[in-house]
This record gives sequence, structure tokens and C-alpha cells, in this order.
Amino acid sequence: MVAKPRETGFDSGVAQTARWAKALAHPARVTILTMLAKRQMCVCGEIVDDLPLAQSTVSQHLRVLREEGLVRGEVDGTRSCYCIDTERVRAMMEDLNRLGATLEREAACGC
Amino acid sequence: MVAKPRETGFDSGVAQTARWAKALAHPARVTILTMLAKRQMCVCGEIVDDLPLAQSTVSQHLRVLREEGLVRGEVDGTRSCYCIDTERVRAMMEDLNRLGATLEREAACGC
DNA sequence: TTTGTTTATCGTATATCGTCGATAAACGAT
DNA sequence: ATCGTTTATCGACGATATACGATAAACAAA
Repeated sequence: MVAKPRETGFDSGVAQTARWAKALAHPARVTILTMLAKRQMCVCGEIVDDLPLAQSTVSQHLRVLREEGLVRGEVDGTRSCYCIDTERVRAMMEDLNRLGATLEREAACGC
Repeated sequence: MVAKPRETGFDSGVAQTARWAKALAHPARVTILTMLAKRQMCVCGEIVDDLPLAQSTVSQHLRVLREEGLVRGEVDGTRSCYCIDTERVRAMMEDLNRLGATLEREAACGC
């Protein structure tokens, strides 16, 4: 064995920040989140129509967002209704902002 | 061929946001950026000592950060000296904040 | 019941990521 | 000139990510 998946050895806060970032690390997922915010209500498969991806692929991206807690899904008859979890989004942004503040605070090296 | 890397079909702003996020999507890279900010000056291979990774792996992560413009490297004799590019970090955070603002603005669905 | 719609999941293929050891290049020191 | 140090890059390989089509499950409608 050569390449271990090592989530070990890193600060857990840092690991969480990286997980947030990972959730945003694909244009499809950023687009989905933006769409859900714009329509301000639960939407379902129109997402598929607005993305240049197959239905199954979109479903995968939704799963990633769901697993990270950024969206919640609800079954409504035949359709699935998704919406943003504002709490979690806020938590994520606070986390990312905390990182940003740290990075900008005293990073004035002149090299 | 079945799985194409399709950066196409997405808004370029969204794609850039996703790229920023991708750069932060690994705990090692978050740690490196934080370290560089904390020491407020160019550091080189002490980064390796502070991470539970091989030297070559750390070098890879530095390359990713460099390619995304978040850090700059400078050769100083035998050593390499890295520092944060404050401009780019600020640009990245503005971008991510813009996304955050969009997501939190009107996302009050009650599902 | 049968048919059509919608969506999640499965199976599979490919691309990219993450990791390491080994090596090369550049340099300081002897 | 030789040796040791430092770091970037290369090659290999397992693990993940991304993508698609096919299918199953759930439901509405006929």
C-alpha cells in the first residue's frame, strides 16, 4: 500500500474547512446552490434542465451537497424538493471567513 | 470515452469560484496557508516538518497553491521561500463572500 | 391495472487527486 | 572537486471524483 487516505494528523477545524471548500469545489454544485437561493423556494428537477449534465450526475452533486448538510431534500409525490439549509450555509461562510481573516491579518511579507 | 472533464457550460464566474474552493479543499493546503500567514514572512521547508506528509507531497500542494496564485515562491540559495499573495487571497475571499451573500440573501424556504 | 413521470441508485468508465520513493538540479560548505 | 542539503519533478499506483446509461422505486394519471 502506498497512498493512504490520511485525514489524520490535521487539525479538525482545518479538516472541516477543507470539507466545506470541497463541497463548493465544482461549478455544478455552486450553480445548484445559487439556483436554490435565487428561486427562494424548494425546486426539484428543473435543476437538471438548467445544467449541462445528465440527471444522474446532477443527482450525485445533490447528494454531495446533502451529505455536507448544505441542502435538504424532501419528497413531494413523485418529485424531490430541495432547499438550502441556511443555518449550515451560514456556518460554512463563518468558517471560511474566519480563515480569510486569518490569512489577511498579518500577511504583509514583501518577497 | 464516457467521463469528460467538462468545465464547459458553466458560467465563468462560477467556475472561478469553484477553482478557489478547490484550492482550499485539502487540509494540508489550508494548513500551509495558515502557517504562512502566522509566520508573516516567507518560510520554506519548515512547512514539511509541520505536516504529516512527505516532502514531495508538500511540494505538490505548494504547486497547487502557486498555480492558483495564492502563494508565491522565491528561490533563496538552496532553499525556497514562500509567502502568501495577499492580493489574490483577498480576491478569493471577496469572491467566496459574494457567493455567501447570494446564498444567504433570500434563502428562507421552510421545507 | 397499466402507463408515464420523476428521481435515486447501481454499475461502469475515465480523469484527477493524493501519496510516496527516487532522482535531478542547484547551491553552500569543505 | 567533492559532499551534504534542499527542493522540484518524475513515475507509479491506489483512492476519489465525475460522468453516463440503465434500472428500480414511488407515485400520479389514465
